[in-house]
Amino acid sequence: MLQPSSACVGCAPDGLSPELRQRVAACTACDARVLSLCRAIPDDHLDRLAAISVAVDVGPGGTFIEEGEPASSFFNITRGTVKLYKLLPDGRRQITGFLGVGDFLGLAVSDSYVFTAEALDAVRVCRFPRRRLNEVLDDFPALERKLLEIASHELVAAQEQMLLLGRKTALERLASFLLSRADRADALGRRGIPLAMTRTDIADYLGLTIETVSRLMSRLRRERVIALPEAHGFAVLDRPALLQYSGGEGPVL
Amino acid sequence: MLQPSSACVGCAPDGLSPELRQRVAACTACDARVLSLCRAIPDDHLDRLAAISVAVDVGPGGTFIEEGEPASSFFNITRGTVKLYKLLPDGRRQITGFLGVGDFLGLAVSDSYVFTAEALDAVRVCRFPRRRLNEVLDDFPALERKLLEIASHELVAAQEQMLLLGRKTALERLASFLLSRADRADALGRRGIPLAMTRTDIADYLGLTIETVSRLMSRLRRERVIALPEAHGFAVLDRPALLQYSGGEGPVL
DNA sequence: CGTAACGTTGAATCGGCTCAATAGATGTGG
DNA sequence: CCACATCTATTGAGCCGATTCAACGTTACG
Repeated sequence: MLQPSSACVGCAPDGLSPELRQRVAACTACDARVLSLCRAIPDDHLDRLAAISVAVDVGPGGTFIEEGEPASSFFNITRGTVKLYKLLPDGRRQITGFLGVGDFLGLAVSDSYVFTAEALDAVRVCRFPRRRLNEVLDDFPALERKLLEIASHELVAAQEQMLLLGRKTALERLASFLLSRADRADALGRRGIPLAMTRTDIADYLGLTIETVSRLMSRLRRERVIALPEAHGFAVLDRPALLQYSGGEGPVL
Repeated sequence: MLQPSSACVGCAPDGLSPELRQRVAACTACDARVLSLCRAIPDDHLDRLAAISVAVDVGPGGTFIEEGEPASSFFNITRGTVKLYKLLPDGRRQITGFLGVGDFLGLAVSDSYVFTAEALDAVRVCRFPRRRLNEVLDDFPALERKLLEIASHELVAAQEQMLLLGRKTALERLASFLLSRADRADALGRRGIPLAMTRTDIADYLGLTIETVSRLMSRLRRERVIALPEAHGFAVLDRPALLQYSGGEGPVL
């Protein structure tokens, strides 16, 4: 937790404190700016967000949201990768998503978080107090629309994942997962595709065991569909085959 | 499809056409009013919504949203029950949710729907053209906030369902499902709990086969955990047992 | 009624899991 | 730099929960 807020919140834009001025600069230069909800706020009002946000660093394995805890903050990821998961009392785990730079977290309805958020690697997040962000939302409807857009996107992804978990075979699940990671990496202009998560994480995301994931990875490598040059990462050798295995793009209409 | 819109959209509230006046009255009296997003709009501006909405009746088995079709409208359910599902090319189906009176549909990000919506029984929906509703949203931020709230709720439910589909056993899935239906019915003040959906629907919702659902229903009846007085419907005899079987309420914190 | 759709029950099969052993990767201190 | 411990990943053998296949009841409805 860095820099607990001590800025003059009610200040006019031209009367910014030095600290706040610095934070606005940080926001302006932020890697996640163009990707995330901050994009929805005009540059000259960025101080409103800067004034209520705090940058927080989280090390690998660190949790910054815990299921059941009071939901006091929203988060925006500006560095690293995060996994979200839910647990059953006996320890069974379901990872509901992996989030990266620009992604937003904390849209809980109740006053408690319904999932845990854990850093996969070195993560930095922007933390917004729930109440304060709501105030900003009142003044910038565009921000609210952006949030709605984000929530809708997540809903679509969640429905796709339900189809995967409920109806796809193990091979189809893994192929779908690898494809989605590959597409994501392509969008970022990569060739070799990094996997920040472990086999256990992949298994808990796909509703499988690590053994099954490992076996199928080996099978796809044996069949020259993918290559596994490094421990954490892969490359797609035969995209059509992967697409075939993935169970396709939904119904042909 | 009833009454294609021919109302004077720009009219002042006091200059309503007879037809629009009638629609506003229908909105005011609507069963879903208190439950749904319309609640977020003040009574004296209800004409804005009434002017752009059209009531549509859908018979059992009728689909009013189809996966892949252009997403031109939002819907609000005012009568009956609806199932949402996604299909794989070979016909495997995953039902992603059941919606009832007051529920809202059509929050698609892309310009195509990503699921199909089918009526389980006699359904009536309020249809809002996407573009027109967005205009109303601009004038009533409270509506937008309501939509965000709805989307957040659905996201929470989707995550819970991912845990169910990815990590729960067949018995746990069925018990969880029956409990959630029971809770929903209790909230509406019922004793015997109706199931508008068939065994096939339940199976496709829980990621199981109809045979497994049927066997487990029989087992729970044999164990006096539930009763099955009618074909479509059940009663909870031993709620603690059902809760036990359901895999519990998440981690004990 | 008759018939078609829905639901139940049984027997056999199989995909993915459990259990177990080994190999590789990563990190630490001598 | 190597020895060692630990964590992660791979591979095999056997098992089990849920599915598949099949037969039979039951319900809804023209």
